[in-house]
Amino acid sequence: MNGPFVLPPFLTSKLVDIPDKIGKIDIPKKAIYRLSIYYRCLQKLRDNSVDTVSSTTLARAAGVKPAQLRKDLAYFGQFGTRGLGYPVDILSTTIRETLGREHLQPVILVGAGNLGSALLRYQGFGREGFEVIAAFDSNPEGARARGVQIPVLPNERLETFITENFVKLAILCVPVEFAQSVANRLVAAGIQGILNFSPIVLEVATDVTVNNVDLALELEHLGYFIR
Amino acid sequence: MNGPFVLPPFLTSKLVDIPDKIGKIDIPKKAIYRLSIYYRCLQKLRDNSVDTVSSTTLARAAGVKPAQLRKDLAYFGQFGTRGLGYPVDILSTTIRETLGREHLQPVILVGAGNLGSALLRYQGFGREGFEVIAAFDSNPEGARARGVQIPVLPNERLETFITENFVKLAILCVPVEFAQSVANRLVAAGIQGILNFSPIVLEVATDVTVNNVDLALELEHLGYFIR
DNA sequence: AAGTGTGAAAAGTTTCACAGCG
DNA sequence: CGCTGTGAAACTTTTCACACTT
Repeated sequence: MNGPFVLPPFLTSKLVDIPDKIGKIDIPKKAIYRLSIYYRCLQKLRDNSVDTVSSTTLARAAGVKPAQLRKDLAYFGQFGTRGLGYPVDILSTTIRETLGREHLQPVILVGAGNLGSALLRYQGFGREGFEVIAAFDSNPEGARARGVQIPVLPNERLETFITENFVKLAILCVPVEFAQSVANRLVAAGIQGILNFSPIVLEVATDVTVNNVDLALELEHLGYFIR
Repeated sequence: MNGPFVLPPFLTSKLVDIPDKIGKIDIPKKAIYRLSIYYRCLQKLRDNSVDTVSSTTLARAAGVKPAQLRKDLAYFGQFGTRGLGYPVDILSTTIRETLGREHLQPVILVGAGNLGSALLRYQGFGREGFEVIAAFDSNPEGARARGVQIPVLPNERLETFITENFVKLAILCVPVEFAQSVANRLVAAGIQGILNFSPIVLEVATDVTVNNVDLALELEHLGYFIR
């Protein structure tokens, strides 16, 4: 039996309007999260040269129920063949496009301290198709000393770099007391999505998406369930 | 290595039964997440010698609506004074107890590679009252070389250590291909909560809680919202 | 026969609105 | 008066069940 797959809480609206052929449909935000999980499972299937998969099998791999998987996919179109299942390759490509991942997405990381520089060494982002193209720190030398390979620039260069490189995504790892002011600068410079590791609720314009990863909070949450 | 995907039905309910004076009440899981956020805000208020706070003020700090805050707190008892607000100190203590954090909670970390050893250096956990008392790695020397200060033990000692030290929480940072088998060992040894950093849906007994922190997935999710 | 797509029902969560208390 | 506590309403998400297609 598998335990709960706990998704982070959403502090904003729960539905997402996506432009459709005709009008707009409402898609649960959680469905978009699950899309990423499905994508990963599909890639694994493709690696194993499976070319068709049923909702039951894929759902089991992703840790959801078959009906939910079918409903999630149906939000984005009709991909399955009745009696047969879903074509792994087509579905995989479609999800990739839906998630806006056709092209390698440039990302910057701000705050290359302990956690920040570890994230840079962590291979996970690159493996999933993101390229962290630069890091920013008030003390670039210190970050380089922590073994960061990519360019580490001083904070002053933040705005020009974002503009010149059309960066839309940022990973924010600065100490909590600077998080809001740095976030303001990022947004002003054109950043549209922030992966925030600071334990603070960031206030940003509504067209900016903030995803919080609060490590202590996750651990704390577990504390409730152990007895 | 890539066996068939086997995952039992996703039976996890979205509600949590907590033992009450008389019977049991159902509490939204998300409310428990928010409890941690409230707790943090309360600590900040306490640091600033505020002794009473209204739902409006606290809710704003936590990024939720006042009514939701009141409802969340009401799940656990009546703490407020009508016309006045909530007593910061009492509320803070109560939440702390509710989250099972009266005592310092021992935690182990398994897999002291890049990400794992960074998490160990990261001060966030300790600051929030968790103590990572030991790390485990197939190559303890390597982890020590990465500057890990706490004891790094070989994987063989996992079971005995967990039993002898009554450890209930584990942070799992091993490479994805080992995640499930290590999780099995953790659970068999008595671990009840796993903070899982591997991009995999872990299968565990229903009485074990798994909290997933999937960094690439969070970034991918952001990708959907930028245009 | 096998398996998708989907309306409808059920379950879960948030918000409202106001009674009631200090 | 101000603010909590809460039933009821509104809303969101999940699950069911089955028509329908290959």
